[in-house]
Amino acid sequence: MNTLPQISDAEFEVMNIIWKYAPISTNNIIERLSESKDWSPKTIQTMLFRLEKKGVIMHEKDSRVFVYSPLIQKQSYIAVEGNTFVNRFFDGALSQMVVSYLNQNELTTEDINDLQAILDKKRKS
Amino acid sequence: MNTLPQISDAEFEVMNIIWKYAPISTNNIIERLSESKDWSPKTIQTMLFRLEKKGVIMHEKDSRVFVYSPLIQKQSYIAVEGNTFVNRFFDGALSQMVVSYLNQNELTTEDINDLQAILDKKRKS
DNA sequence: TAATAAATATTACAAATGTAAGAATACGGA
DNA sequence: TCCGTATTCTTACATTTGTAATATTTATTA
Repeated sequence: MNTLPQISDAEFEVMNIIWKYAPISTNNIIERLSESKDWSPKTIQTMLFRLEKKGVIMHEKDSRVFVYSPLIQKQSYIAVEGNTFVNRFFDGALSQMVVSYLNQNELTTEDINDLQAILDKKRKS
Repeated sequence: MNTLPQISDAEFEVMNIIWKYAPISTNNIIERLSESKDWSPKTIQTMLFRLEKKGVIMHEKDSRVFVYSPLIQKQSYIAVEGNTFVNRFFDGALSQMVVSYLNQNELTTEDINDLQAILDKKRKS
């Protein structure tokens, strides 16, 4: 069962920053998001409040500034969400997903080696 | 660019049925969805209307019954959506996704062989 | 300590989504 | 042909999401 709260697309972008740089202040989040997104700081703050209300992040105060950290780890999230995604879109056909991904993306040598390692391991088990 | 219309989660479940069984009548869709979902027929009909309005499905009339077919193929959809998903959740780290998937799922021998074939091919290119 | 400026907290509102109910319509059988 | 019923069409409404603006609080500095 998926007991994780729902995180919307936009919220997820915020989560990605927090996962990557936590503990991180509001302003830092805004700064980093502004590199890729055209969101008003107010908008980003709204998402921070909502994420906290949903219980996926928390804040501490550093003088008057809020410093955020995740309460759920990205790994847990993708383990559940990624899995339901695969099932939803690909009926669990992993190779189909990988093929579709590869059609639009190049694999780095590192990717290839990682995948090979996984395969080798799976073959043995 | 992603020019595909937004399809919500619930709508997607309906699409999966249509992709799988098209051309398929309203009642058939309702019937098949009822196996897995606890949605009122009215709800399902609403989603059919919305999907048609979004231009992703169409219907023909078989006497008084509507028979639906997809206007976009699942492949096109997952090629784009799957890709944004991977980027969103995994920052493009394919192997991370695969690992996370494997942690919760078993690979069939066929999966393994398929993946190996993909890898071999990618290594050459 | 009082003003300023920077942060946070509250409020807003339209669009999309989930979830249908009720109204209208049109086949098919009597 | 007319009626009943199956089907479609219209309308509804609460919640979530995207996107902020405005109000309030609080730390700093003059």
